[in-house]
Amino acid sequence: MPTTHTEKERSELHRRVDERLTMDDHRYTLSRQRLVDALADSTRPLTLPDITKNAPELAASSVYRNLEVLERVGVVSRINSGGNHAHFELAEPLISHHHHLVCTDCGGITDIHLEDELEQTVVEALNAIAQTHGFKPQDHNLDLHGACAQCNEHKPA
Amino acid sequence: MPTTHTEKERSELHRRVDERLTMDDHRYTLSRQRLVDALADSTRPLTLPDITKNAPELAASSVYRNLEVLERVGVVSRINSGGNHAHFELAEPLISHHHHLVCTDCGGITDIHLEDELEQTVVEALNAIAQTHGFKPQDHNLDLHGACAQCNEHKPA
DNA sequence: AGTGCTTCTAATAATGATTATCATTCTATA
DNA sequence: TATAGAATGATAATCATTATTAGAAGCACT
Repeated sequence: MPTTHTEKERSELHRRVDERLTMDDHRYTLSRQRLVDALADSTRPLTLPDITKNAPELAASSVYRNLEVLERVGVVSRINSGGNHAHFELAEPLISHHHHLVCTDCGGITDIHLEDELEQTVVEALNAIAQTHGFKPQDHNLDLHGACAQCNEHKPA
Repeated sequence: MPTTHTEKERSELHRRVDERLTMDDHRYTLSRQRLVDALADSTRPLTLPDITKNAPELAASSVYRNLEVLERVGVVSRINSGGNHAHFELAEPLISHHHHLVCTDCGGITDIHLEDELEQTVVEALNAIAQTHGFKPQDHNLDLHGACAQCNEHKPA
């Protein structure tokens, strides 16, 4: 269940990634394309083990380095949810703005979307608060922590 | 500028911490009280270096252990904001619900509060979404990422 | 106050995710 | 096709956090 479904969408994604990398004197190599594909093939943020499991031909050290490069050029964003491994997903200019359901038991993350109107209200409220602190807002994230359906089953209260 | 200002509030805090520790067969030792005081004396979440700087008599290994114990009994909560060090603050039953301004430059964190009405709306929306995923909600966090006033000054765009 | 039992402390070692290193390989372009 | 800059991937290094462990306190009971 890929985030970008059609071939056209996928090649458009690659075009945009290429653009951002090239703009910063980086190359969109095959292993970087594979990495982006791995992230795009998933509906949820992936850990490093997730990525190397899905694409075993990628060396862990290179994946880490490439995630860093891709993060710098705004293609990937990192989520620190508290588990052992950080999670990675495509950054928001490339996929739609969303939030997360974070399972405090298994560490899994699921993407969710807020209604546009509420989202807008929250953003405005945050910006207003930021202003009173001389804080220059860039981004926000809203996570709901709890127990996912799977972990609920395995752990009947 | 402590979170709990008066002596009465502070001793009430200690009483509540003691209660939670005792309930789980733990002792509220002097070093744990010092740790709680360090957290309560700050308006913002602290890293381990922050804590040991404010209370040099506390051994780092003990602070880590005690933070873990206090987290387990619901007195402390950990914030993974992506920097090198995790941040720690008193948990929400002990202080009022709030959110964070996270500086992506220096890693500093500032507490902020949303209007009750908006907060309520957000919580309801999140709970509704959680339900459609079979997700059992516990907590949420809403962070605004950006550049704090200090870092803005040092880095004129 | 003494005994036994459990928890706590804190120095030290171990863990493990992430980053850095570096020799080698690729790639674009002159 | 020569060359200069990037990328790769095996390996080593880093460093926050956790585990270990021997000794020190704390508590309940007599």
